[in-house]
Amino acid sequence: MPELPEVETLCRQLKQTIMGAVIEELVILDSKLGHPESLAGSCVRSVERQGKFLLMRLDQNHILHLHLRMSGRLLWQSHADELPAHSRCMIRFPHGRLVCVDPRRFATLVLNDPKDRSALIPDPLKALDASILQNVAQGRRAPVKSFLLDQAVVAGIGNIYVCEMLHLSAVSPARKAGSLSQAEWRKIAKAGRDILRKATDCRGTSISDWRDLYGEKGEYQHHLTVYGREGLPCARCGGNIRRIAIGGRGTYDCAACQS
DNA sequence: CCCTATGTTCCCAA
DNA sequence: CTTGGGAACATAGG
Repeated sequence: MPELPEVETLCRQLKQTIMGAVIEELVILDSKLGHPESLAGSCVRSVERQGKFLLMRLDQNHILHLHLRMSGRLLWQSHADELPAHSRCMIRFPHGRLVCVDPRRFATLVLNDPKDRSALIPDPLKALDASILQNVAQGRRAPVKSFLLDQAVVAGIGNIYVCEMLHLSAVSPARKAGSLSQAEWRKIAKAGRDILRKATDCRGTSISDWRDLYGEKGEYQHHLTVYGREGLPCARCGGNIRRIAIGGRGTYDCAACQS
């Protein structure tokens, strides 16, 4: 269930592994994933991330847009090992193959996806500006947590990191987005930049099933301060971390020091 | 059987 | 037209 740091990790590893390589064959194993065609013989010119989308730029200005959604994973196999259960597509290269594994079947693979607007949205690893957030939040009554999860506002933040960001900036996830002060938006923007950069350096958060391109766990789960830590003491104030529901999603905060 | 899951999209009401 | 809330999508695991 990858968020920005996990997708960025895959992006960096894909650059090392398939940039400049020619696709020999694309095999769709589950047509629900998508149905891109005529990619054989095409060279991977570059790999980029925008929000939670992975973009593989091919010859003739074609771009493959991959979104892993809830349970999608990418795996590199340099030998002809068995395909794992729930493999949804396989892209074969001369030196190995790229497999998309996705038990819940929400992932999407689209050629030249016109619905991917993410390139127009601020990406926190490139720039997360407090004044932009504050302006867009003007008049919004949704909880700030839901606001930050809105991919039309900021691209790439998901449920783990939004909880961590709001805890580090000491803002309650239930606050109305339009009610935050300039100082609070500054703290959130800085927390977002710092946490997402560090989580990327850690190659993501392996709470349950996240693995990188080579099947390795990330390390950021050792740095989480609230997510999944219900009942444990807050490292900042000693308060009790709780789990509540906001927007129907599990939300972790410290009621004592997040206001 | 129940509930939960790191994401998005659709529908409906305000 | 915009906003926000909830259900839906499909599947596995506790």
